[in-house]
Amino acid sequence: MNKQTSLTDIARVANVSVATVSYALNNRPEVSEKTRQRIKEIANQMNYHPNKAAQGLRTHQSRLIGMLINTFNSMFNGELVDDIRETLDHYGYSLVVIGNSNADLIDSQLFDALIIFNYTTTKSNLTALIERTKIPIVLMANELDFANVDNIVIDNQSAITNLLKQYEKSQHQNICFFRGSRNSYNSAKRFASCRAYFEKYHPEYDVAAHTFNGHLESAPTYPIAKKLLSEKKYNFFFCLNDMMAYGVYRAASELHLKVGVDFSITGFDNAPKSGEIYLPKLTTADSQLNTWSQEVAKSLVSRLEHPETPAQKTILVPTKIVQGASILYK
Amino acid sequence: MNKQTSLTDIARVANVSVATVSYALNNRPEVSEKTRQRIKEIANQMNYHPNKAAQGLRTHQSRLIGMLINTFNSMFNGELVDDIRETLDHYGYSLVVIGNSNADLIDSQLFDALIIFNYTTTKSNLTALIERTKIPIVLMANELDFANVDNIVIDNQSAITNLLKQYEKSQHQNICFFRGSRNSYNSAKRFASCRAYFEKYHPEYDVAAHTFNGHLESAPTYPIAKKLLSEKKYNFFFCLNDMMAYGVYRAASELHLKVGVDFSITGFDNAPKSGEIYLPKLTTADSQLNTWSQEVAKSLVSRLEHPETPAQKTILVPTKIVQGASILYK
DNA sequence: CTGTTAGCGCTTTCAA
DNA sequence: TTGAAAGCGCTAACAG
Repeated sequence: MNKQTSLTDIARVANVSVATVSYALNNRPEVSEKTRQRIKEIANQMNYHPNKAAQGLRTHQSRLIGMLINTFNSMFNGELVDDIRETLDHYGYSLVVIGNSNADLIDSQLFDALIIFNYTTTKSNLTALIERTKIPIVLMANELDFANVDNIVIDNQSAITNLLKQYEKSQHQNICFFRGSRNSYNSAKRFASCRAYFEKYHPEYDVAAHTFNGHLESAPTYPIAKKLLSEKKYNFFFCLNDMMAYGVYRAASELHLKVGVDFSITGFDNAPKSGEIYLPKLTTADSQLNTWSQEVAKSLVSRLEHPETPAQKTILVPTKIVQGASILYK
Repeated sequence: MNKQTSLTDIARVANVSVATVSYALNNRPEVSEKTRQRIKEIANQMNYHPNKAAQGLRTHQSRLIGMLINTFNSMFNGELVDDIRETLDHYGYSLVVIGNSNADLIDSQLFDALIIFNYTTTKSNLTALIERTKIPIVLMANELDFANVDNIVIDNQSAITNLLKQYEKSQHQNICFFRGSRNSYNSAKRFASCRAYFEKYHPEYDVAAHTFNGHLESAPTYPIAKKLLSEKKYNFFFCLNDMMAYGVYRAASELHLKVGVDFSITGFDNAPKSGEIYLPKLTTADSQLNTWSQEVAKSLVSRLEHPETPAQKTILVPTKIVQGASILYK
């Protein structure tokens, strides 16, 4: 491993001072155009690349944005991450993704800002992390009230309301709900919205009594759905995410029941490739990825460049109902 | 953003020199046990965390391992990444994942070693990157011959041979192949193995003439499969990955043809959750994730800790055939 | 327009 | 057992 070329090396070769080299390469006005060109040339030839550690140490900023995720398995939506990465890139920041268990990296002052993508975690875990971290943070699946935190989250409530409008329109009466763990922000929000809706419009219907925990996955949902479907107790399956809806689809297929004919079902998320997998197409709520990623990136960048701007607290990302053929309108 | 506590801060409070603090916190023998305890106590109270940039600048190592991936969408196998992360963690290294487009980070001497997970890229791109990087590198889906590079890849050839044994056993005759782009290392390797096999055992069968490009995805495979299935020209669909097999499943379902009854099909990868999605279960080749991640992590760590050890060049990760019910044995 | 120099936070040699 | 000091590569204030 022979050493990388440093500013000093270039200065020596170019017969100028390190300051001049630094000025030249950073496109600063202090240096003449001629010198700049000459130095850039030399730097290129010597295959120079600035040392990020040194830059960071000196300037107290790395232009690195850390994204924290639960597990790499949980990265259900790479497209969203790609979008954020691209936007940040455009503003001169690099996105690096790390697992929850490497959260100590955050304490080592490696990142200028943080995106927390975890959607399953306890509030106290998160709080502890945030309290000792002073850099700008965006939470994408949580709502916490700290001076340095923006919450940019799906507008679960309006989505649920719109989904439930479909339910009303379909004139079903026997609805059941599939939710996930209480530690999932989205699942909790969505469920709360369901309860609030029924509280208001159908107070006689005890939502909790007709709710099952599918753990946000298809596998645990499947056996429950199979039992419920064969009992014919419910004819509307309201799933708080698409994966659980898939578990119901599978149960139905094995029981030779037709989705959208023998019973109705909705999902949430509009999971990528769902169009290919759900037959017939699932009616679900799509979180507008583009809007979401833009908001996240812009929020971080603006707070990085204008530290005086206060955090905007909570921003709700709109959703759109994607009409499938999974509901039977009587 | 009030400043983080530094070694100097601690030294001042503890009334010792920075050197002593550094010794104490790094568990070095130069300092008395009593002082160490006292300093650790203080560091804790002051919520001290070492500055990685400074450490890196001084020691010329970051204990950061970079993983390069195409796009975050392409992260088909988070489990593998999680496994690698965990093993590296155990050895005191942190894994950080970055997108292809941020490859410049690599030049900034941020990482001690590199894992390149891209499975679709041109060789020249990769070569350029590797040639200017002197740190240890592991390629997980490519084979390149450089002093600092280990290739730790799926044993595609033996897997294909085993899969084709199933074909022989099934006594089918009309086989067609679905492959991906030539830029995909795995697809290319697998296809070459198919050709070599037929060259040897069925030289009369023109593999190339019965091969279709499904781009490794189900969507583009689906219409081709639908056409082929309705023409009834082939009764064995040999897919070079599971996603394409899914496209065939879907086409079959729409044509009311039964997988494993009306025709046979195999995949490759044993994609996670495939058990839930493929009905009936797909016969496919499983790359042993555990072995793979262990090999990757260990290779890097050993070369990091014992730089004199030469790279092992190519290591083939064994696969195992997973028997589904997607083949009709006549 | 260019150079000198201090210093970011840390590790490590050398001296005490 | 502890401290003083140099220096990693870079930026930026200041002097010329």
